[in-house]
Amino acid sequence: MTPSVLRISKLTDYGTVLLAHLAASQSAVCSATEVAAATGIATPTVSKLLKSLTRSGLVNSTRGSNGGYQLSRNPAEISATDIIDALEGPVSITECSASDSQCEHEGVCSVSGAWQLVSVAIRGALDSVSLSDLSRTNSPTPQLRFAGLQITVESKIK
Amino acid sequence: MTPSVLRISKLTDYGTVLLAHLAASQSAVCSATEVAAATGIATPTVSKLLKSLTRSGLVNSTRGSNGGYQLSRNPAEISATDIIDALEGPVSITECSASDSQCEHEGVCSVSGAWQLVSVAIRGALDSVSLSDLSRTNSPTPQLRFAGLQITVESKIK
DNA sequence: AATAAATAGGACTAAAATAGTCCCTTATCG
DNA sequence: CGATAAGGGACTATTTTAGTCCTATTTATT
Repeated sequence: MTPSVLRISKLTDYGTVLLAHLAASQSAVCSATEVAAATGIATPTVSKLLKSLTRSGLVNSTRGSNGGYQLSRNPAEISATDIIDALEGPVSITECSASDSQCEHEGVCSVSGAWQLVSVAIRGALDSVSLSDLSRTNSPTPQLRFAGLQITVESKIK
Repeated sequence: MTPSVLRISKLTDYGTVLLAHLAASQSAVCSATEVAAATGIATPTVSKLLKSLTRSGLVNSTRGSNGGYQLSRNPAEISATDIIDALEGPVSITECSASDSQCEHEGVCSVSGAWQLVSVAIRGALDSVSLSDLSRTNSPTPQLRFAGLQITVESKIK
């Protein structure tokens, strides 16, 4: 009964929380320790994540005392895909569909194609959600949290 | 650079290959060893997977000699979601969004809502692909493999 | 009835991915 | 110069995943 398929790693989930915090702090510089305190995530972990978010360009850092982190662009311009790509590498659904992989069952496997198709669809869904959408949904009632949002998935298979 | 987010486990991927094989065998009964030989996946693994596919009702089994496995319904009526649910449990994107979980950061987390939203969108995409779609896409040219299929993901965020 | 061919169930091991911590270096402000 | 912060990476521990194997049960065939 663990979550599956669409599962993002815990770290990516944390990462999103961190980014949401940075988004909420407007463009103020936040140190790793501050973010850790605000989010309740352990400092070394926060530090690790912010470093890697910096490397992937979602966050800018300033070193030295009074240094810290800020978002590199507007929350509306950071998509879920950006975040996931930053923390987990490119989105795909099976080993086979990763560009460099060599599937042992190639001759036999009759399946990978449509997974990629699904992958494309999912990527579309992820592209359409931005960090500001992700942070905006913090309402007390979980079920109605998505009120302002509406996603239609329309699929036509000829 | 490992696949992410949408990643299904190797076993689920194998499972799909097995199901595709059963689909190709029409309604003939296939033994685990036969399926293993046909797909190139190790026999114990095939056996394990078919057992669990049986438990979840996607496959019917007959015991005793000349026994084996068959699909329980038409390939067109088995969706990607069915397969994933069967082999990995219910689809969701974060721990938080699993029904029974207790997120330690509940008070602080401002994020889980939209992940669930994405989750719904993805589930929609998965629902729209059937086992027959998954098996049909076995064409030699990877890029045009999806020719017969067209998925539109349409998302409107107000 | 005996035998052989299958699945059922589950215990167990091994390997790999993930999470998390820590240490040392570098930069910058006061 | 000292304090504060990020940068980089090594390292450990934990958890998940993959894979194997053993024993019991069921059924067809002779």
